[in-house]
Amino acid sequence: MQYLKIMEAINEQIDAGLLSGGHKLPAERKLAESFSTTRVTLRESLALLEAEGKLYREDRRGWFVSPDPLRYDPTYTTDFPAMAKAQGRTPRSELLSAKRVPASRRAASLLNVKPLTEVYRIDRLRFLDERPVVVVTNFISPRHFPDLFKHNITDSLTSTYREQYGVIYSKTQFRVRSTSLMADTAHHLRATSGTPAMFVERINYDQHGNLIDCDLEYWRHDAILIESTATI
Amino acid sequence: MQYLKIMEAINEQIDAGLLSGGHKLPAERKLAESFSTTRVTLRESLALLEAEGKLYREDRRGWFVSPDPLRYDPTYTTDFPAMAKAQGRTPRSELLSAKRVPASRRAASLLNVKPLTEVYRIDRLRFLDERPVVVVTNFISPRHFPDLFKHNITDSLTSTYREQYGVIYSKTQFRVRSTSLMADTAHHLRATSGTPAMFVERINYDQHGNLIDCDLEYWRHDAILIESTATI
DNA sequence: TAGTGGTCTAGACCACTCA
DNA sequence: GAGTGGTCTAGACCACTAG
Repeated sequence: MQYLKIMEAINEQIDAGLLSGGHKLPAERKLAESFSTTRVTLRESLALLEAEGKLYREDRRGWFVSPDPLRYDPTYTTDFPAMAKAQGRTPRSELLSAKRVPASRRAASLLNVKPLTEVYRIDRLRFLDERPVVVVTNFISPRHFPDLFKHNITDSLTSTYREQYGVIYSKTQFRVRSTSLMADTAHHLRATSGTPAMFVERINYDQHGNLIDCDLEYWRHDAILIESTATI
Repeated sequence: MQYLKIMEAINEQIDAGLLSGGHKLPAERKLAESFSTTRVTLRESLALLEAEGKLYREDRRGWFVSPDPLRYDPTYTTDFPAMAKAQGRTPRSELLSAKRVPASRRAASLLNVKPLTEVYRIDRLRFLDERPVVVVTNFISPRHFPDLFKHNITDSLTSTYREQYGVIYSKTQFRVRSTSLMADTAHHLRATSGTPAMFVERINYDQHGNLIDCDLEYWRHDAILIESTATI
């Protein structure tokens, strides 16, 4: 189990702080040579460190040391930009697409509307310190938000809801599942298909108990730490 | 990207219900042959399905189709046996060890005591339908639970706390992180080092606000779906 | 354009599981 | 004891990134 030894060796260097967040590792062929092994075995070690959340990979760009994860409280509705800044990180968001679509089966079930009802669909890509970390899809009931696309929908829907429509989140249902990235989602995150991911699904209600919208979030799994407190 | 095609082919069979939870796949060499490829490539596909949570592996035993995950509400303090039964599953717990130990740095920090303070440490392995799914370590402040080991500490600490000591959970802090299994933990779960895992850490308080204990849980990542509702 | 990571081949040996 | 999965070797070609 040579790959475990290699893994430990790299791990030690990370823990010792010799390699810090965002640092790029040497080329695979060079690492393989310096550990006297083949690329296949070396990649096994790297994949393990990726699974553990110590390293991440950018497609065809190489291996990097993972920065500290963002602490994320799904019960708390601070928006992404605020949350990131509060933790000393630099957030950025890109709008991938915003359109009105007939609700897919999944979206209809989450929003509790009939399939094919027209809903807003917003896709965004969010960055932490210029690293893409999450792809977010929102399905939104248009009934509560006429002309939503006339406002800022890129940075924080939470803020737009509040400032433009007087709608405030008051209840949220969430699910968290471990999975992997595929196709487009992987590509936006500069990842290859199969990269480990955290999937977070939320359904949000306003102060009157109305179902407002839902999020489907695919996070690079090393970039997020779910953290919350519950009083029973 | 042959491995994606193989992945889809297997995926379809699972979704079509041809292969259901717990079903064992044919030998790797046979699968490789039937897809006209080598074991290395075939294993790449299987690993992807593992990352996605569709398949799991038991060390040297082969590949299996993942059963539905257990829905787990970290804010709700139903004990494991009750939660499993409520979802139509058969739970079982094994005591791996129970001892008094000087608190490790991590344990001391979680329990908010001085390092090396003596605490209880209980390690357990829990099964769903005879599949090992989670290794749980509890660190417990002995102050609140004299002679704890005289009672049932295998099945449900929650019940023992309540019935023997009148202690009821009233607040819980939790963290969820995606990681991988290593060494002993992997072995107990019949997994190899590096298998994807969900790590759940909880700190629990009683009805008077006293810090009671903490859990460190390593779940097979396909066996758990975190699910909760929060009112803000 | 040079070098990199992504993918794939065709083997091999070993320790272990299971019948 | 046969067959399995776990690990490893020593290559190869390609599409892409980075300079």
